[in-house]
Amino acid sequence: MTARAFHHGNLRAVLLDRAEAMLREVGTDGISLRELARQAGVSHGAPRSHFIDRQALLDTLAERGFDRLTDKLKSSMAAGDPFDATFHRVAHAYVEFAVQDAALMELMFAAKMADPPAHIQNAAERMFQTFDELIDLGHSDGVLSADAKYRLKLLFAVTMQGTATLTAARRITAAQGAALIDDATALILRAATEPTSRI
Amino acid sequence: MTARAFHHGNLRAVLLDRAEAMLREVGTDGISLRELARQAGVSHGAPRSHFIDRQALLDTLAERGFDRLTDKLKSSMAAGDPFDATFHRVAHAYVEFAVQDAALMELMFAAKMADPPAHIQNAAERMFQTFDELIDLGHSDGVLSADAKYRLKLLFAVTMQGTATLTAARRITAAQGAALIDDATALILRAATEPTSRI
DNA sequence: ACCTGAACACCGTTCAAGT
DNA sequence: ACCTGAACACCGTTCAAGT
Repeated sequence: MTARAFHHGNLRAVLLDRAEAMLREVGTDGISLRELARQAGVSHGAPRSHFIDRQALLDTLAERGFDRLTDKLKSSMAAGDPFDATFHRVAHAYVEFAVQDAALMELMFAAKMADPPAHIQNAAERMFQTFDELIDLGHSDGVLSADAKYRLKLLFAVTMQGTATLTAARRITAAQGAALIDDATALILRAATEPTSRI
Repeated sequence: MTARAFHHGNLRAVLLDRAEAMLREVGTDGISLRELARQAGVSHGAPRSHFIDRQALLDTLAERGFDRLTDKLKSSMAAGDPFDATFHRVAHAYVEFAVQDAALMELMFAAKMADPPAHIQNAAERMFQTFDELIDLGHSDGVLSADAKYRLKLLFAVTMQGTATLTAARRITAAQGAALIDDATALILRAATEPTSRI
């Protein structure tokens, strides 16, 4: 199989894999379509056959990021541990992902000028649905209203997202972030499970 | 005063103001030194006299962002309202800033590859110190330990940061973000003020 | 001290042409 | 259907030269 044949039909996948690596190594600004083409051994115009422009490639990276995070969160929920243990583990998994792939996380939660493409929105939606599944693990008995579950989910989401951002921006260390997640999850769980729930 | 004389001595300020506007209009990627020079009526090499490179200008924008946010938060704390009202108001002010200047906020909390410059770190530190002042408004009587205050501050910080990110990324609406801030601040305040504090 | 303008290397994007 | 390669416009950065 020659190098030419290797890229017959899977250049798209090669470009995405190399782009993910490049994202980790030099950040979003360092991603160049021409450099990507060079590394894949094709001409600089070749990527155009798979991505209409640079932003389309970045959008696809974001979509894949959401899918990978979804998988990671679902794995963290698989075990049959007590609810609060699962709750903690999912939160730590989320922050771990966000810190390890900080540049990717920025793409996933970028404040775009225009509306985000539907395929990213859908991937993000699937990720957020894992939070619903998580909450149902501990509250599927009808104690919490749908509204309460939704608010609980948002509290959970913003805590992890904020911790991830402050850790990636080096405002706090990973250890402080982990301790913070423990504090926050304990607080949220207490609010959700105590007799006179305020949530 | 001719256009030539106008830029004598304040090109730096003009560039920064135009860059801030450009940031809001077209985002970070849309900021071009050459376009900035064009708008300021100087040659494309002129910005070099004030910013060593493009990143240095973006760093300065981030620093100014922290300073402006610090001012806004301090203004929100000025009034002599009950503590919980002040707490809420500061939180809403933070998220309001973050949503209005979402692109700037990304610059301020960017996950850089290298270590952030000291002048940004210092500006960020001053901003976070307003949280200490805020907490001392309600807990300067020695009830909370220094460690508890620190953890309270982090809980507060990540809640706002996460809400800001999810709102800017259009995962939730501004109204949902505001309701979320109310939920979270109530939860945090309760944890900080109840007799058997868990914080 | 600050600004000009040519020069250089590198981009993203387009598109007719090849296979 | 996918890739090539020339062409175009636009960058960031450098630097000798001006004032």
